[in-house]
Amino acid sequence: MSDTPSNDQASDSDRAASSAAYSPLYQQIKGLLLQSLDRGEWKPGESIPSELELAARFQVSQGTVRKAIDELAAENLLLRRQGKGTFVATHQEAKVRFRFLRLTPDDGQPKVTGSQILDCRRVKAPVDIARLLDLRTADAVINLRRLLSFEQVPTILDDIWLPGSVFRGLTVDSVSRYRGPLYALFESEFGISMVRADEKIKAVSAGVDQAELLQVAPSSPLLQVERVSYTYGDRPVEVRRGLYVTERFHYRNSLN
Amino acid sequence: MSDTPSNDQASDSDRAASSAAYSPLYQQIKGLLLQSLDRGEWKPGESIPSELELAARFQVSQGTVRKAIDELAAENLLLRRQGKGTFVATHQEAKVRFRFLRLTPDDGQPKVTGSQILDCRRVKAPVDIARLLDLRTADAVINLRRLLSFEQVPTILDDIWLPGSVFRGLTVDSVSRYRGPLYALFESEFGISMVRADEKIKAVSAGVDQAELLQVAPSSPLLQVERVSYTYGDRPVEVRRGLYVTERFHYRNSLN
DNA sequence: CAGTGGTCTAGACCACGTG
DNA sequence: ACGTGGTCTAGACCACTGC
Repeated sequence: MSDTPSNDQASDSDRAASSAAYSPLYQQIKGLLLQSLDRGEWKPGESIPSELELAARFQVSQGTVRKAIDELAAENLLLRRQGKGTFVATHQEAKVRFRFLRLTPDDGQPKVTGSQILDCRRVKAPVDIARLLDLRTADAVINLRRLLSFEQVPTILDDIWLPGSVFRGLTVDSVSRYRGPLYALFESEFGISMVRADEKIKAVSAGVDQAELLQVAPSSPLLQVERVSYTYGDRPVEVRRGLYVTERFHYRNSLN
Repeated sequence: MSDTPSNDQASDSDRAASSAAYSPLYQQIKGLLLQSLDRGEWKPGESIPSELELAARFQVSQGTVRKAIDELAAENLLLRRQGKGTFVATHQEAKVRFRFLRLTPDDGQPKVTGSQILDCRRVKAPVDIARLLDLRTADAVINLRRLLSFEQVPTILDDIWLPGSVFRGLTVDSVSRYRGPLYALFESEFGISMVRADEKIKAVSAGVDQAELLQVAPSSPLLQVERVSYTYGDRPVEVRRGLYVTERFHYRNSLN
């Protein structure tokens, strides 16, 4: 166990290396916790050790561990529950799901969706996808296409690209059988936790094929959402291009 | 000065009122700070008293004040600067501006924009606007229409609604003369700080008038962004309907 | 150098959940 | 009754800024 951080801030003398790359203790602890999460020491949905246990393990005070956990909780990687413990975030929870699914009905609550897998094949990475996923063009990627419906109404057409090396064994069948959010499947089947995503949004006109699948008139205005999703070390692991029908739905966002 | 919070947690006996509406000390302090911000005791850009001063004023420890400020800083109402102090957030800063202006060029940095005021009139509030702004239909609102350009290219057509009672004296002239973000003007001229906003985004087709103003073909796909902005007490003070040309621009967003 | 926010600790007590 | 996270305090020291 190489767990003890290096600081010696308790000892009074020798405060030689004060400049250079100073990093507070709790940041180092945060880094160690992140490593544990990344390596799967604690799985999504499970609880991590108590603050006192971690403090003992890392040889720091409870307050320092607390501050490290505070930051991870603020980033939604961990979830604190008073009286119960601290838990690894999971896409099984509805809350998390709607952090990543921003399309909502103009009136009422988002209803459960039906998902139809259109296609799932293994191909050589196109240049743009390779660049976004930090791969070489020769590398294999999985291309998944699906149609999401809200109350039987086709609404989202997704074109999803995943690194082939990580998602080995993903097939039309395995995806089709799965009920629930894709990211929950990625978690349980491939050990990949989606933690953060960047989106770029445009308005575009529906092409004929797209219009047919989404059951709208050709050239209808659609929301085009290009997403790059990241897992623990800010490593990109998914590119997703979505077309949203926004006649009775909208993309919600909050500016803080 | 009615500043001292009510808790008595230091005293050992009488812990009678433990249930009901328990609120931690630092939350009460946060509330008091919010009141001071709202009433303009410290203006945008100014520094607030030091943590030790506030601790003395509120009769609590520095740590408790610190936690209250931490939350306000996390919500971007305050800005901490080590060695200098804690400052009230202001829309004068570029950072803040781009928190509220999410349209960016597909390549390169967002360039400074030119703003052309099309119209500014005082009218009775339409029902939908009145509802969103928490007004009665009889109340006066100011309707401001403007066209934003990026490097001479018209890109955003804004239709803005403001409560007339608050923005008394806003005219085409006063707005036209102003250089810089609208929200900075609201701050300095009307004492209104925009703190948070909710947006609903759709894809729509350009109408003929809109197409002409934005110099795109009629029926071109446009991003429609409806925003409700809030000031300190979560009080809505602006409704804004924007049409964005997204041929060479996109709306960026981060999911956490 | 003094003043500000930032880190770290240690200890007490509170609120919540479970047995 | 116990263990969890949550609050509050007091005090020491560090890093940054500006006079």
